[in-house]
Amino acid sequence: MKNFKPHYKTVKDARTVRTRQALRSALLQLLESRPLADITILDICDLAEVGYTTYFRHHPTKESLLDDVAAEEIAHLVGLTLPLAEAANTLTAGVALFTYVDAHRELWSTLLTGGAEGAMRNEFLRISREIAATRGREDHWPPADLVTILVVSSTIELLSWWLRQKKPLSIEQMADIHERIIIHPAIHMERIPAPRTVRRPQKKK
Amino acid sequence: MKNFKPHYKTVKDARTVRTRQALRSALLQLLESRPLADITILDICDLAEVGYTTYFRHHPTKESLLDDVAAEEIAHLVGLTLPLAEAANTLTAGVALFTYVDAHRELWSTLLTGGAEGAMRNEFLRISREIAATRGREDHWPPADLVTILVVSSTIELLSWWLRQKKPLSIEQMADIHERIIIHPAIHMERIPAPRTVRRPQKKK
Amino acid sequence: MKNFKPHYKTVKDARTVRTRQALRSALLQLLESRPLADITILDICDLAEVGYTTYFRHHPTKESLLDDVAAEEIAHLVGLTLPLAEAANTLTAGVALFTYVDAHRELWSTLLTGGAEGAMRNEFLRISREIAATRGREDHWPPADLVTILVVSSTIELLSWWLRQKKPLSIEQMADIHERIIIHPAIHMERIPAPRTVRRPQKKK
Amino acid sequence: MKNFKPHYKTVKDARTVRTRQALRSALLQLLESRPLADITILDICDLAEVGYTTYFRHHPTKESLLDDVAAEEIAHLVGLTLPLAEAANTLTAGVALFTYVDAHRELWSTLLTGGAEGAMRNEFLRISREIAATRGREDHWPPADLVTILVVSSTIELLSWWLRQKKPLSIEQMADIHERIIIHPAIHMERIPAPRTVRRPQKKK
DNA sequence: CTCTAATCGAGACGGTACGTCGCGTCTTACG
DNA sequence: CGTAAGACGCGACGTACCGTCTCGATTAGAG
Repeated sequence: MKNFKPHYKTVKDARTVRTRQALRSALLQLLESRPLADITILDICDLAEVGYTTYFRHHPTKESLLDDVAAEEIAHLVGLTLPLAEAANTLTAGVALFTYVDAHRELWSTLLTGGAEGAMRNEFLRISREIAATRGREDHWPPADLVTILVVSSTIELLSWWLRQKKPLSIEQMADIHERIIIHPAIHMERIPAPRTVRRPQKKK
Repeated sequence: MKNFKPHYKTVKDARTVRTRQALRSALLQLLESRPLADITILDICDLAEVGYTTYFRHHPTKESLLDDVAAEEIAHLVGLTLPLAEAANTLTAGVALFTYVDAHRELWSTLLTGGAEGAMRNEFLRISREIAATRGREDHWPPADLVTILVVSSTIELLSWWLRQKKPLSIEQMADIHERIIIHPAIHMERIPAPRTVRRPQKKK
Repeated sequence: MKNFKPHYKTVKDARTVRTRQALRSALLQLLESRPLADITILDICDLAEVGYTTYFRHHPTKESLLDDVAAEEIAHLVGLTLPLAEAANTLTAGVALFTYVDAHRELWSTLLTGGAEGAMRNEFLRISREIAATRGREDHWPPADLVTILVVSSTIELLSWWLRQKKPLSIEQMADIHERIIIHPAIHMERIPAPRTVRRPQKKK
Repeated sequence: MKNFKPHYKTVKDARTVRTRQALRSALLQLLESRPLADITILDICDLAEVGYTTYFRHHPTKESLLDDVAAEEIAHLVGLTLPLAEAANTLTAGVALFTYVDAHRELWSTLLTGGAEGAMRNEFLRISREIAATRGREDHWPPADLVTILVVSSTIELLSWWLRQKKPLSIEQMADIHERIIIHPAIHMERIPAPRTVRRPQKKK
């Protein structure tokens, strides 16, 4: 697509709102049946009862719509779990996370195992970095952005695995694993002094 | 593609070998400039100086060739690092891993940050599971396959991050991080008793 | 377009008149730069500073506006030249015709060489037939409608050719050619008896 | 269409020949039922049993195919009538012309009244000019190219009219009209000295 | 060393999906 | 409370790439 214009001066036009919502719903519904790559823009339009041309008036690509969906769903999730994480107890936040995902198991199965993982991860990372950026900015070891990436990626993998299970573990079990294998090591690494050999710059290149 | 015949009676025919190698090299070279999605089968053929038709005599899809490449490179890597991991000292194995990747920084940058990560991760997981399956198969906590997934995914993310850095950390630093934040928690989780509330089956569904 | 309402109760509303005139002018101006097929209704509206929706309140299609323009211009031309033709001297009428077109060379170049020839010819023929229908209606040989078509078409071709020339002939030369090669043969044919073999009906079909 | 390549090194490939012929036939057949503007490239492909994409491997536009058809049919016609016109007797050539058209009445009705007149006229003019260019090149009066245009246009109009009639005149009648009203005046004009006022260059512009 | 079978190159083709353009309708925000 | 901006549906267009297919030309490797 060339010169895509974000479109629509007024995002308040009822028709615009309706169309965008219809597209999001349609994509989500289709993702339940097959991966993104096997979904046609036309499929989405047909299901959403939106004209094919109109699709492009809102999104330049298929991925763009997926990002839209991802952003919306992640915003919901973050809105619920972040306050708890801020509060104090990471374990409580973990429980909240798994509880929320469990309550929308269908949706998140779709999002994390339906070929949309990439978009979800990127959106998660984007938001996580935004949040992390507001925190204290001292020198971390290991580097803060690395820790963010590892925590987020691992958490997504963990969720993904959970949702794939036929007989999934309980929320408490998951929160426990999450805490022990992901959160705890990450947090404590930050307090452990770097090995003696560190900060020596990379030799080659 | 229907009825794809993997390829050729004799895999030893000199022409066959030459063609396959040319395709692999061409793909790798192209991956240095742009992601897989932006590479055409025709691009590969042109660069490899292989007929378009011939491509399909070797690979049913673009992904198939990528898997081929991935498998080959991963086999190299595993061949080098696995023996060490078997031996005893995980830290030594880690150093070997990062040393190897560092020695082929170009190649692995391409493979892990050039839009081919998905294929690489899948191939890594496939091989890891094969290896894990040969080990003792008692009841692990957390589940062994989950641990495998988390370790492999995190390691790939870690490598990925390392390769993206303009001023990368030293091999020792990376091996240290890898050991502390990925390997150690995973191994020790296996020895920590599950929380008291566990094994209560998931309520819904 | 369904149920197109020609336009507006009052054709006298000042706004209506202004809009229609603006559209005509805009189309004429655009025709100077490119053929009709390459002109968009939106182009016309933008130039005329008329709302896109409004266009359709006046004209159902692009051609409709062109017909409007054509009819208006042809009416001017016919109003000037017809009286002379009625009078007696066809040569005088011819001079009048070429004089008029020469005086509006820009306009008629646009109309006859700008991809609008079809519409112009049709409108010309329509009017010519109306006029011819008021004349005596004896049996002509060759058939009167055929003569009308040939005279009108040839005249338009002649004008078209004239307007395309970089160094056009003089008005008198054109009138002379017109008279000799188009008007005179047509008129005199009407008085020449049909060949002996005529009126034998067509064999096949 | 951008950078359209005339395609196909070898115009001898059996498939190429078959496809091109199928397209021509399909267009002709469709033109019998509706004007060119109402025919879709897809319509043509469906009827010709040719892939939509393949169409564009042969023709950049719908008009291109029409030109192809026109050129072929006109070549047939010219091949038959030209020798006679060369010989001597223009009337004989006229009879040949009308005889040929009458023998392929369906086809020529389609070509001349099916919205394809423009293309036919252009192709006719192109060929006529080529032929005229081989003739003696003295100064004609009126200009030779003008005479060519008028003769060709009028002839096409005459044919067009003939083909539209429910009870068409006989071939001899048509040849007679053609001779008297088109050919004879054109030929004799060429021998008549220009009016005294001529050759005075156009005043304005 | 030859002959025979397999591989290769060229490229026409059908097909699916993509984006784009322009038309004509219809809703709705805004004055 | 009407009207003009503009969102929309639609049909067609032209493109890109895929995967299939035929047809020769070439080349390897087995006898």
